[in-house]
Amino acid sequence: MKPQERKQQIIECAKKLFSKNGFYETQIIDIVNELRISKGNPYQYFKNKEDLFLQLIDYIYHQWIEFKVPDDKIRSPNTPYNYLHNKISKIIYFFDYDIDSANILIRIGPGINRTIEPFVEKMEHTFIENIKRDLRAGKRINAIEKDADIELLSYIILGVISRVSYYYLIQRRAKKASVDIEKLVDKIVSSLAAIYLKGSAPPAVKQVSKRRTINKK
Amino acid sequence: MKPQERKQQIIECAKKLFSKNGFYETQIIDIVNELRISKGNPYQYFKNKEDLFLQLIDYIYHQWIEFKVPDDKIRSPNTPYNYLHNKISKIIYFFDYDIDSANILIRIGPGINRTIEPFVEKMEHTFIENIKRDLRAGKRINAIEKDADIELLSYIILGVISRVSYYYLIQRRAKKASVDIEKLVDKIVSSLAAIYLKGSAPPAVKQVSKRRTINKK
Amino acid sequence: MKPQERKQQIIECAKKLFSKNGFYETQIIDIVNELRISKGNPYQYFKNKEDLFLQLIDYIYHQWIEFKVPDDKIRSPNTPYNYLHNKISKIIYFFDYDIDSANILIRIGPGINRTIEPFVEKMEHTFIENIKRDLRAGKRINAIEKDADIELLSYIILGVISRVSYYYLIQRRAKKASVDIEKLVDKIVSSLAAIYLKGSAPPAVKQVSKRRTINKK
Amino acid sequence: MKPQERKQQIIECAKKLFSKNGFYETQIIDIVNELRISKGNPYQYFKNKEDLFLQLIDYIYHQWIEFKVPDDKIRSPNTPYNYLHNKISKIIYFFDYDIDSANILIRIGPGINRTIEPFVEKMEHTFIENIKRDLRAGKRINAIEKDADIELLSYIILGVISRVSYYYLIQRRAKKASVDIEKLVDKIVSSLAAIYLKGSAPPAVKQVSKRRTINKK
DNA sequence: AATGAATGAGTATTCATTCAT
DNA sequence: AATGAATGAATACTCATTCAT
Repeated sequence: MKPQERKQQIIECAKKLFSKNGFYETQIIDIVNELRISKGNPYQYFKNKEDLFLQLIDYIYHQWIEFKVPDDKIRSPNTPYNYLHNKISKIIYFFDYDIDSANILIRIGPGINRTIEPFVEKMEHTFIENIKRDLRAGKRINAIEKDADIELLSYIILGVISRVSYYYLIQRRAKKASVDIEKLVDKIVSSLAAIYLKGSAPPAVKQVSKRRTINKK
Repeated sequence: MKPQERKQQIIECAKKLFSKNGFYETQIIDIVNELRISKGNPYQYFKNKEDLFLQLIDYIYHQWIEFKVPDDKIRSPNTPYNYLHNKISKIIYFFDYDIDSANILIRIGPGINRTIEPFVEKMEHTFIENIKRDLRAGKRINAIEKDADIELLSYIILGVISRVSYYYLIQRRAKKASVDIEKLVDKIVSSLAAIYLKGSAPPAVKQVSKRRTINKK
Repeated sequence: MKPQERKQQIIECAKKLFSKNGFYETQIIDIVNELRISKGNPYQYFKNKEDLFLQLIDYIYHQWIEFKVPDDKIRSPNTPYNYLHNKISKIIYFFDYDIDSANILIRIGPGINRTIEPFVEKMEHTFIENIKRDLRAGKRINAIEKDADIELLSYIILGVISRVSYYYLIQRRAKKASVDIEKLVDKIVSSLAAIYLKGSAPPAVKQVSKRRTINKK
Repeated sequence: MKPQERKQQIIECAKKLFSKNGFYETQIIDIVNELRISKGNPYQYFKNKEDLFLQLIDYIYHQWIEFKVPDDKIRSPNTPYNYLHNKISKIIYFFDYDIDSANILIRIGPGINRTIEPFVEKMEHTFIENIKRDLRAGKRINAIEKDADIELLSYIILGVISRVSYYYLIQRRAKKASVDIEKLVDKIVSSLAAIYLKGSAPPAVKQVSKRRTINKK
């Protein structure tokens, strides 16, 4: 087998097992047994177990970059709402398509240890930067309130996506419960739109003061 | 030292070290060294390392139950918005007050292993059930749209809270960046209110373009 | 067993096995099997195998310091020759008494690896410094030529002692050949005395030039 | 590259690396990396790593046989002293010229393991036999005392040469200290001459005090 | 002759846990 | 209750060696 193929084979197997059992509860021997290769083989391609995990993170990142949402799920991005819809779709459909990657990015990666975490954070950072860029663009075309807190918003978006994916795609799927992805995306999008897309979300702050005024009566 | 005190002392120390280094990277010997007790001592109180972690989760839960937000941060819960504000406040102020617990619940607990995860999930479940109960009550008093998806909403709320806490209280704090908690709570609350409190409810998909048209008038 | 006793027991066993089979061909498991202790036991007392070797070197050094030559072998140090005799006796009798230490200092230690060698060299250095001190004292009382090269002499002495000990005490003993230690010491001493003790060694340098003059004829 | 050249290239590289890092700390991969050849290549020429070392010893022996001291350092061997001088010169100049061989013969070879040691000892043995032959010849021409202990003398000579070479050529060179080889040879020769060349022969033990008394007259 | 992917026996080391004191 | 010496299962990792190409 060619080195690149073997390497990818090991990474794929590691993804599956890390996702299933976590980093510390997955032994190198589990991987080599599953692949029917020798104990020393992975060490031809990875310096150690941590390096394997880090290269796995990188692999997932590239899988994500190259991932294409099914054509019929893509909307023409002629409104900010549809643009948002496409973005959320890509994430949810990717996680749905590659549940192990979702598991690793959301559940396994954070909290492993101090050597690995920076690399997981770095990957999250690229997600966040992407979101922020979109939000800034949204401000420029006046789709988002001028005084919106871009940083906070980006973490809110990330939080919603990851937690909802975790529950619907990982936990419920594990219990064999079916999930209607299309509907799920719709609901997430409309919720997020309510927060920050102009016209879809009323100026929350002003309403607050109104109510408070009422209360004071 | 009385048994109960010693036990609590061990749990507190474990909380600190698990939070800092994770479950697998924290050794029993680290705990006993820090406390200047003997290697065998924790085994008087905990069956094993996992049991220590599980009792820690339980301990955190009770800490959380008993936690009181500073009086001046509490609003009179006479509106759904203020009710929500109080709920969010309790979580954010608790996490701010006990950053190690936040770390363990958000980052360390999920993804440890298959023995421990159910217990972490159980704790999350009580959070979720709490949120759902509130949301159902909100529906009854007509503060929330009748057709809102309670389950999804609860996970959205949990996702926003945990991810935002993680970033602002854990990651930014680790870099010594200061955080204005009061403002943070305000922004989270208004964002969440925008999603599901009536009057701030998001438009259905079709409505989007309509409203935008309207707005352009 | 008390920690100090156990530690010494392990060091003694390591001395025996390192001496017999060398550093790399001695496994920790050989040591624990011989002592009928658990595999992890030595790691209570030594950071790792190298640390065990280094502490062994230190142990040998202290054994050497405390070693006493049998009373009847000691001469009254009333002449430089007898002083030298006593010094050589101590080394040869120590090596004879503790053949494993001799083996480790002479054969095993040098050439192990770059981490360990400095420590072996450090020990040799203290030997050399001792010899040099004596040589300088010898110069002061005019027992040694004023222009003798102290440094070179000290290495000559060390070379003679270690190589002769190696052959007679280690190699010949291994072949069950008997060795008359007393005679051996006498011969070594008279050889060394010939080199540098005044009156016992003719001024070699002058003779050289004489001969060279002859050659030029 | 012709097989013989490749084989020699591997031996030369092995010499360099074994000398630098020792037998156990030198990996086959270090050698093949340095030579930019494949991992399996050395196994065309050597049965295994030990065989490579043994053939290296043999190689060094032949290098030594063929080694020629610079003409201007050679003396006409018309006196025992000069004969000795030439012998010592050859060794010291060889070690100076090929420091890695010196390192391997003196420091690395002894103490490696029980398979290799006999071969190193065999090489030493040929040195010793050479020395002994000379000493016996010296006795015949009456240049050496009839009752001199040839065996002991030969080990003394070997000890002096190897220890002094080790210090001056290996240790001091490693610290970039300069060494005057010519002077060094002179001093070694005159020291050894003092021990066993007639007229420089050491006194018997009893004679010491006598002579000293005489000297004091 | 040369390559380099693959092998797997071998080893040091870790660390939760036990238990006699 | 507390101690800490001892245990040994568990595991990552190494590296000489092989062999199909």
